[in-house]
Amino acid sequence: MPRSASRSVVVDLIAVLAAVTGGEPRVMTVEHGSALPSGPFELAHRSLQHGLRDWVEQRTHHPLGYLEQLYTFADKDRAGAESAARTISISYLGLAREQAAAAGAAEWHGWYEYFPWEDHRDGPPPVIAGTLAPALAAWAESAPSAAERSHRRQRAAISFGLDGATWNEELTLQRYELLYEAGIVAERLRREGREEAAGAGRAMIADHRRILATAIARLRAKIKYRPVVFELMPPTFTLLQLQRCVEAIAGRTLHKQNFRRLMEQQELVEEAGGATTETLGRPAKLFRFRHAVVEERAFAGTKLPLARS
Amino acid sequence: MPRSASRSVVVDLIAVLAAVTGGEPRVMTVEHGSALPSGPFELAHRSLQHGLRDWVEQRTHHPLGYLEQLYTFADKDRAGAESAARTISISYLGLAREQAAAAGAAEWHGWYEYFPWEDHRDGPPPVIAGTLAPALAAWAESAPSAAERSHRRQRAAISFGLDGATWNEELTLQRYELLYEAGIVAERLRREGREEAAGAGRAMIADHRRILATAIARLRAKIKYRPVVFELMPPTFTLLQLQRCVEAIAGRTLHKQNFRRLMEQQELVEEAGGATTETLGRPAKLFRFRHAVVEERAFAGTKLPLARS
DNA sequence: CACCATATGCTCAAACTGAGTATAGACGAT
DNA sequence: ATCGTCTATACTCAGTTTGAGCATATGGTG
Repeated sequence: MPRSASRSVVVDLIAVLAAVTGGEPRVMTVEHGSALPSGPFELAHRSLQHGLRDWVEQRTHHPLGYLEQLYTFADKDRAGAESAARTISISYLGLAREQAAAAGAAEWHGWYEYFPWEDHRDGPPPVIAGTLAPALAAWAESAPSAAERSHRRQRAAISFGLDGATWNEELTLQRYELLYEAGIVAERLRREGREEAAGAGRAMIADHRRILATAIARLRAKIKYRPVVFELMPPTFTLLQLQRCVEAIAGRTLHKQNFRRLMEQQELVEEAGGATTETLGRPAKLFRFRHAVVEERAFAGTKLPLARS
Repeated sequence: MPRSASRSVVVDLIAVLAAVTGGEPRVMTVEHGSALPSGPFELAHRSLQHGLRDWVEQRTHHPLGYLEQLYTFADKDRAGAESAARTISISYLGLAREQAAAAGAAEWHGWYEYFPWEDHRDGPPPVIAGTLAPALAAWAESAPSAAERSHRRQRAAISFGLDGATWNEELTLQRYELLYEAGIVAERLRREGREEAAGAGRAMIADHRRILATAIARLRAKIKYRPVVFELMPPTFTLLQLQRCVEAIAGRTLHKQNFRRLMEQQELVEEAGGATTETLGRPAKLFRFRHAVVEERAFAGTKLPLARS
C-alpha cells in the first residue's frame, strides 16, 4: 500500500443537532426538514470540532454544550445519482439546550416524524403492526431460499420486537437499515425510481436519515452511562422534567421511583432550592446538575468481574 | 454555510489491527514498530470498510473477523512539521485471530510497549510511581495559578488512579492526552525539538500513538457489552484462555469463578468436547463460541430503570 | 373542606455480584 | 502405591442492586 495522495475528494461536515423541547426530541434541519445542516470542510479551522462548534454557535446564538464525532460516511453510492464526485461526510452529534432550540430562525423538527416506529412511550406505535410488520413479512417471504426466509424473519423480529422479542431502543440504526434493505423506506424506492411508500416516516435527502438514525442510536446508548442528559436541560429542573427528557430520547417510559433513586444515589444532582408552581399538584423541588461529579468521577462503562488487587 | 467543494485534501486510512497471542495483546505495525499501517483512500472501493478489509486480508492472508470505524482525525497540526497539505485520516479498528497474527511477515508489537502504564495485570506498574507520578506532580506544580494547580492534580489523580482514586482501564486515551499535555511523552517533546524522555513508553510517528490509544480505549469498553473477544480466539479454547485474553485487553485480572459464571449464564459458549492436555493439572474442557446467540439476541447496552408496558 | 393530582418516601422480594470454600482429575516425586 | 501439587470445576453465601408495589406529603380546585 504505497503512500500517494488521492485528490478530487470532496469533504464536508454534517451536524446532527439535538434538543428536547416540550417533551419532544428535535433535530435541527434545513430545507424545510428534508436535510441536516451541512457545509464544506474548512481548511482554516484548527480542528474539525472547533470549526463545527463555531458554525453552530453562530447559527443558534447559543453556546453548544456537547459535541462529539459521530461517523464518517464515504460509501461510493451514498449520494445517489445526484453527485458524480466522491464525497466524504464527517458527521457530528451536538446537544443544545431548550432555549437555544427555541430561539433563532432555525428549523427544528421532532425526530419521530422521521422515525415514527421509534417512539414507544405510549406502547408500541401502531405503524409497526399496521404497516411495517406486514411489509417486513412480505419481504421475508419473497426471499429465494427457505434459509434466507427464516433469517429475514428472525432479523425483523429481533429488530422490531416482533414475535415476543423485546424491544431494544438502541437498535435504531439496524431498524432503519433493515427497512431500507426491505425497500420500505422512501429513500430506497426513490433510488430505484419507484413510487414512495406511505407510513414509513418522513424521508430526507441523500443518506441524511441514516445519519440521523446513527445519531439517535448513539445518543440512546450514551445517555445510559454518561451524564449527557444535562446538556439538554435548563440550569434548574425538576426530577420529573429530567425523566421526561430521558424518556423522550429513549423513546420509552421509565419507572419513576427507580429513576429518582438512581439520580440520588449517583449524586448527579443537588437541590437548587425553590420549587415549581407551574404544575398541578404538589410542587416539585428544583435541582441542578452537579458539574463537579463529572470531574471527580471517571464515569466507567459497564463492569467486568474484577479481582481485588 | 454555502455548499462548495473543498479540494486539495489528502485522505488516508489507518488501521489498528489487534490480536492477542501468548497472553499479550499485539498490534500490527510497519516501519519497525514506529507506525501503524496506512494507505491512501482508494476511490475504487465500494465502501471504506470493504477497501480496508480487502487490503488487510491480502496482507495477513487470513480473514478479518471484525472491523469497525474508530475515529476521523483532521486537526490542522496533527502531522507535525512533516507535511504541508491537510490530511484527513480515517482510522479503523480490526480484530484478528492468533493464527493470523503469527503467520506472514507482518510486524506485531505488544501494545504495552507503547503504553507500559496501561498493564495492571500484576498490580500497578512501577513506571507510574517511578516516573509518571513525579512528572505529573511537577507539571501540576508548574501551573500559574493555585486553581489550575489543584485542577491538574485532580486530573492526574483520576486518570492514573493516584491518591486513592481507583484505576479505570477505559481512560487510556485521556491518560495519553494528559501525558502529552504535560510534556511527558516523546511525541510532544519531539514537536518542540527537545530531548526525548525515557520511561514513558515507545513513541510512534505523527499521532499514531494517539490513534492506538483511541483503539485500546474503544476495545476495552466494547469488550464489556459486545461479544467481540471471540474474534480474537481460535475456534476452540478453554475458559481460562478466554479469561486471559480478556485480561490482556483490559490490562487487569478478573475473578475466575465469576468470569465463568458470566460466560455460562449468558450462554455465549458451549462445550466443544475434548480437553487440553498441554497444561499442568486437571485438563480443561474445550469450548466454542455460540455464534447463534449473536443473531438471537440483540445485545443491549447498559440498563435504564424501565417501566413495564 | 373533600378531592384531585402530583411529589416524595418507604418496603420488599427477586436478581445479581463479589468472594470464599470444597471437590475433581491429572501428574510427578517419594 | 501414595502423597502432594497444580489446575479445573462446583457449591455456597452475604451484601448490593433492581423492579415494583404501597403510603404519605403538599399544593390547588370545586
